[in-house]
Amino acid sequence: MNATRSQHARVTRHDWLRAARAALVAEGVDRVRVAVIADQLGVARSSFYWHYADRDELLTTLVDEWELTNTTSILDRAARPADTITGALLHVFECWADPSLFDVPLEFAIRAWSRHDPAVQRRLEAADDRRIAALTALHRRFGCTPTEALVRSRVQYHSQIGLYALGVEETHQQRLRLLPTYLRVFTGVDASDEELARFRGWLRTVSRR
Amino acid sequence: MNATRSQHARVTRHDWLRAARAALVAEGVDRVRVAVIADQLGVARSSFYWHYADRDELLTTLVDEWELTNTTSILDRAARPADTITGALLHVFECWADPSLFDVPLEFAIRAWSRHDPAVQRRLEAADDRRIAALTALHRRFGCTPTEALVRSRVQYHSQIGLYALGVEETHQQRLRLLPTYLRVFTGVDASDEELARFRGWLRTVSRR
DNA sequence: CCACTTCCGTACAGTACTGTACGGAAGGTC
DNA sequence: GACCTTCCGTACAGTACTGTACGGAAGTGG
Repeated sequence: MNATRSQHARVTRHDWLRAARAALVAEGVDRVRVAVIADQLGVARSSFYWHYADRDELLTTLVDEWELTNTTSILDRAARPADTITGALLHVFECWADPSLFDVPLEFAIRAWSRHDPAVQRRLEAADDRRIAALTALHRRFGCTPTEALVRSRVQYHSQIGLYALGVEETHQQRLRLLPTYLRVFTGVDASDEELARFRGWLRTVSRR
Repeated sequence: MNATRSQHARVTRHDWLRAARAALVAEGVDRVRVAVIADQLGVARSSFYWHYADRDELLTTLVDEWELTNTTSILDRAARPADTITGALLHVFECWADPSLFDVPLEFAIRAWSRHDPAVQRRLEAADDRRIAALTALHRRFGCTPTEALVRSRVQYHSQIGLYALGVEETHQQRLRLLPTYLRVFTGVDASDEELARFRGWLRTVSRR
């Protein structure tokens, strides 16, 4: 009857959340509507109000989910030990290359939402601050001055967010070609061939998944 | 009676557009509603349909307006002659410092909208391409290789868009402090004191407006 | 001052939602 | 197999819009 759930299973709280998340990503908060999702799930609207108090609780849960996933992987990768600044940055680059580490569509759905919702905005700002702080600490470990560490981590993070904001679509191939140049612009020094080779190797394991 | 128009003047097509623009920036496309704007303007909804065929025509006009303004100033500044790469970049920086050259809130309202509207998305992509191309040409004039020119102009443009996307709020004072570092990261070379002094002077004329 | 265009108000018809009340089915438990 | 919890359907009441029909007011030119 319906592709989004098995024939006889009833709809769970998580089913509603998943569908809401898809709607958020595809069409924005304003079009996350319980009436619409109910149709998609093939049940009556009223069933929703058994799982959630109201539409607001559903939306809050969506932000909770995002907060728990996207920021963690960046903080984790930024803290990993490395021999060189370029090697350290390549660890962080894993987030931008692996969708399972950083969910770009969700990130931007939340970001768009935050522009018109003060509560979401506060939570997003907190996440941005933590991410930038982690990157600044990374640069500091390799001897940058405080100012230079701040500017470099900002340029790196902002240009990544900007790249996504523009919705630039690139293959792994294209990215790899520009990677050494990006690293030089971001850090001021060249990455070693060995580091680049290691990253290319890791990237192949991602593509295969 | 109402703050948005004088006592006895009737509402013009442009009044509707201005109010719609304000709503777009403040709350997103989905909340640009003719019923709401009619209330704000203090007239009945039906008056709207004399000026515009329907809500869609209003929205299209909004994009037309944006397209005409924001991109032009970047192309103009990027094409200006300069003695050094840093000087050339400082010309472009005028756009980011002067709200009358580049309307950030409108830019991001359109950008958020484009995520769920293919027609808007196409027009936005075209604008991004023209802007990046102008910056790449700028770098090429100062002897960058094609790849390096592309990466540098991307990093610059994306990090600027990302900065706005994050909604970072800074005073001119703070920006000026970080400016030399930003220029070095973006170009790889240091700006001269004379160039920086000239930019600071220009910035003062903006603040005074 | 009268006709003519321009704009607005009232009223109607329709769509797309939210949240609540309540009865009842489906599935597990003893 | 009676019972109890969990989930769903139908029905109702209300809100917030869109677009249309049509009469009429308010400015405009002769």
